Amino acid sequence: MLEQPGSERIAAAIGVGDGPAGLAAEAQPLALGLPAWLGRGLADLFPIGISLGSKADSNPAKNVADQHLAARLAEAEAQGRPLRVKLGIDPTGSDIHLGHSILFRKLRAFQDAGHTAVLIIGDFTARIGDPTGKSATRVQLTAAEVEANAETYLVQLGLGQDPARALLDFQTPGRLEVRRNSEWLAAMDLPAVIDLLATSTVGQMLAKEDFANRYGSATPISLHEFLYPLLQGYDSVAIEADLELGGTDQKFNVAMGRDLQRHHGQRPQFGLLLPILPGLDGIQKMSKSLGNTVGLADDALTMYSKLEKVPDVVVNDYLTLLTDLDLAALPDNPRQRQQAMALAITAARHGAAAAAAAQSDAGMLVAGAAGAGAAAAEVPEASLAAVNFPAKAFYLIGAIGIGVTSSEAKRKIQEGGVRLDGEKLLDPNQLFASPGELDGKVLQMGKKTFRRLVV
RNA sequence: GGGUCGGUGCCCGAGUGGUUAAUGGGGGCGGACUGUAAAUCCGCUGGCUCUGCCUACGUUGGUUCAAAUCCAACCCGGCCCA
Repeated sequence: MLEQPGSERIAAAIGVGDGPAGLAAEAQPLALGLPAWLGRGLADLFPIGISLGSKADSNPAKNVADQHLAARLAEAEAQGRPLRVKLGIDPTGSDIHLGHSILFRKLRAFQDAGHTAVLIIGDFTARIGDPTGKSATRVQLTAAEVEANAETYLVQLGLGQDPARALLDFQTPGRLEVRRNSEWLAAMDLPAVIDLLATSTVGQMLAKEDFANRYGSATPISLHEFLYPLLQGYDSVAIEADLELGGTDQKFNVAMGRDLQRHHGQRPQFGLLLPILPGLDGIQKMSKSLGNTVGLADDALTMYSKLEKVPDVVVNDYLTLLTDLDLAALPDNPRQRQQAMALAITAARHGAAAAAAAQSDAGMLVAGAAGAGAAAAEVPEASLAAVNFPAKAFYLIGAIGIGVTSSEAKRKIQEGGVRLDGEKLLDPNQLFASPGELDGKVLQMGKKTFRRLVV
């Protein structure tokens, strides 16, 4: 299931299908005939049928509305029956980051278009662990851990918040269904499990890239991992999904959902896949374990600072997937595009005012303009309460709880990467006699970490 | 279950009794440069209030003045056989 966590509000309503915002739809054959809000950023869509109206597609046994999403949308509208759009998340971590949010944004867009988002908390499947993208068997989580994570996720997604600022709309009646898959999976008995297993073959499983790689490289694959795609697929049966959203890495699992629905006599869902968001390094996918994420919970300054230094190659991806800006209308200057992207994404989560403040603070801090800029900027605070004075510089940095060890702090100081109110610290052993002489000053580690020290 | 090979620091991967936190690569981090980008160059990359002390090579014991390196048992994996 969805592995990346994400952030701001959606505003997805780029208008339906007309206007300049239709760029994505025009650019992608996949999105032919689909409204712009839906087509933007699509990586894959299936089934895509044959082009509308072609002879090859005239098989009367095949309902056009089962082959073309546009037709299905029209059918839904005609019948006044909103589509059930499935998105599953495995509560395996506690932070949602921007990588996840691209899927939630799309889900929100469906909500705003009047459809029903069916958010599946994979509380049961999380305990197996999605083998997708994993080179090793995932550690199984306990029920308690999973439940705690699930609660955290819902809050980050906007539970109890104003839909205008939240990622999902939790308030409008009929627009959201939150389901836990333990609801139907936990009670499954062995005959049912066997029936499920019988729908798939070892060959099919080994066709899945991740399994194939692991099998090929002699990395262990536990049998229970084969159950994952089947269980996730079964979720589609349980909720009678019309469409499932997922990252491109979910194609196998989403396709499995279609197979199982057919097996159970249901109309197979459409699969709508979005790209995997590259992380801050610009190369690997955004993932907590790779430490290249922007968390939904990040404060405005942190978020803006991270985003404005994302490598150029991914700026357009971020713009397309995380904002509703019209790329063609943005300045060509790469630096300006980068900043516009950072500002828009930060604003979506924290509001325009906070984003603007973050932008100006980031500028002041980095301007190298020592004291002046640092003093005025809004920077996250770090408490000196746990520090015993007198304190040597390296110990101090390790003791304020910013995830830096004293040894590391020592090195960074020696490398010239630590500043206090803009002034470079030169001696790791520099002694600070009392909290008083540090209170209110801004500590900088490298280019990205800023903390205002407070007593 | 039998045979066999293997488990090293974030990852990969050297190392087979003795200056050593442990070759090399990747990744990451810091610095210079720049657009707070890319590319490039340089440096760092176990922990600790640190001129020193701890903890580290699957686990636990053992041999030895001395082990990641030798022995034993155990745990976990790959492959072959069943």
